[in-house]
Amino acid sequence: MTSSIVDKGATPTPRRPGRPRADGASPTGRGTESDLLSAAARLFCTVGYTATSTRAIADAAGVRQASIYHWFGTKSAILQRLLLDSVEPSLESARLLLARPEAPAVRLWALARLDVELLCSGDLNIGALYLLPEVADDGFATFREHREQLRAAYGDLVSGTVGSDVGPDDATAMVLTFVESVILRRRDEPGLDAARAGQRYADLVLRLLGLDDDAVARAHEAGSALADTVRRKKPVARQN
Amino acid sequence: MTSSIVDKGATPTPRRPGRPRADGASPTGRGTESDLLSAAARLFCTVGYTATSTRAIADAAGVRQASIYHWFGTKSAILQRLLLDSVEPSLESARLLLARPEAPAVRLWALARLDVELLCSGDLNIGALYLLPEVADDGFATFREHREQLRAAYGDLVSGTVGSDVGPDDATAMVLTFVESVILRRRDEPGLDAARAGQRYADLVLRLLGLDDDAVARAHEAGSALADTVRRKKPVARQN
DNA sequence: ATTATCTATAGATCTATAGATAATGC
DNA sequence: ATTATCTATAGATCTATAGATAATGC
Repeated sequence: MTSSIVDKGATPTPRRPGRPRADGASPTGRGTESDLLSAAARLFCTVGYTATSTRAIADAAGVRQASIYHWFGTKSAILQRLLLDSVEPSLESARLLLARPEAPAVRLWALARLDVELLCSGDLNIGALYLLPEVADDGFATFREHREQLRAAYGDLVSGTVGSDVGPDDATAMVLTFVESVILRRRDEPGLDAARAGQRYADLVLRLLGLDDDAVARAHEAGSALADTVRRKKPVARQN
Repeated sequence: MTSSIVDKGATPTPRRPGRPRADGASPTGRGTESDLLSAAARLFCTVGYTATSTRAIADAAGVRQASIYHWFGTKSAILQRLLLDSVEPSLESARLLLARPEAPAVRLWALARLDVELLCSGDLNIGALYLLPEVADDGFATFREHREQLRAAYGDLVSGTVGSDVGPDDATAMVLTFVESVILRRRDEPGLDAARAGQRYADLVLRLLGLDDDAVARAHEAGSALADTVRRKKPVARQN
């Protein structure tokens, strides 16, 4: 009874058997795996993948270097996990939106907004992971396939939005890279407001596609409501 | 007499004294420093800075690892040089354009076009260097200052282009990151045509700022001519 | 017994330096 | 003599593995 009330906040990690840490407790309070993912995400985003040693990750997570290998087979597996965890929510939004009855422009507005918000949320510029040159390696093919699925979803909505005068492939690539460019924006401007940026970028996506101010305003109106609906249908994202 | 005709092509590197290479000749035909810069540029752009060893650079350049240090004091000095060499042409375009009498929208169109063309030219996605996390290090402060000057130039032209209703800082950041997003675009689409992309992005920069189709078309017309003029005033860029 | 940690280390790098060597220039 | 290369290597990493140890669970 009491516990069901107390449990409301962050789930306190159930204490599992095992030798205690040499110094300190879990920085995240969510166990070693979370500690490692958090530490690695921060380091990979700021100093890069190859420049981040397993020792640096372990130090930031409060464990010894070798303890990493109890949770991950290789250093690369950590980045793989971070990449997949970070596209997943975008892909989930995209799937929900593709099944909706609203006009393509409205759904595209909502998708762009949700994506930009995701890229701007949290205290880390998590999208910076996509910019790492190491992500081109074979080991990250699964991540790249997921991003390709996201591109396809954008493609569907973009095709439904623009007239056939614009090449739809060019338009799709343009929209996708424009949305991703918020990663570059956030690097220069760490305080960027997620909600504001989401709305602004979503408007501009439609403007890039040639919609006039009136059409953009209408999609903005309907898209906002749609984005809220979709957000409510999604499980709460885990914080690394 | 004959030599003045023969000399027209790439300048044959004057042979300087020194022990000959163990194997092969200069891959670029422009001497060891060029060989090293070329090799490093390609490797840094594809596999990244930290992931590229000095040995890998030397191998690709056709010299022994230690020979690098005759030309560059440190590995980081190579990246510094590549970064400065690659912003320089953009900065030069910006300076020339700031001194011109044309309307800001026309000059902004021309600047965007020239920048995008630069980022799309050559067989390397040289802009990928800007995305490297290592570039945030102190050692590259000079490069970042140069980029800040470029940002300021965009800021001047953007302020002259948009009405005061849009925040000029936001608009400038938006335009600059949009132009840079062609780096992301080119990663997914290596065959991107430089001239086409330059015109397309320049048009879209103005559309992002809220100009209507007519205004964009006029700036495109005048901006094309201006870009050509500016290009003719610039020294031919060195190929790394 | 099981689990999660630890200590210790092998083996493979990697950057940069020291100093030898093979050319040309004077 | 000067220059540009070479060979050899010091010293500092870095990733991953082997195996010991300190908890809990049964």
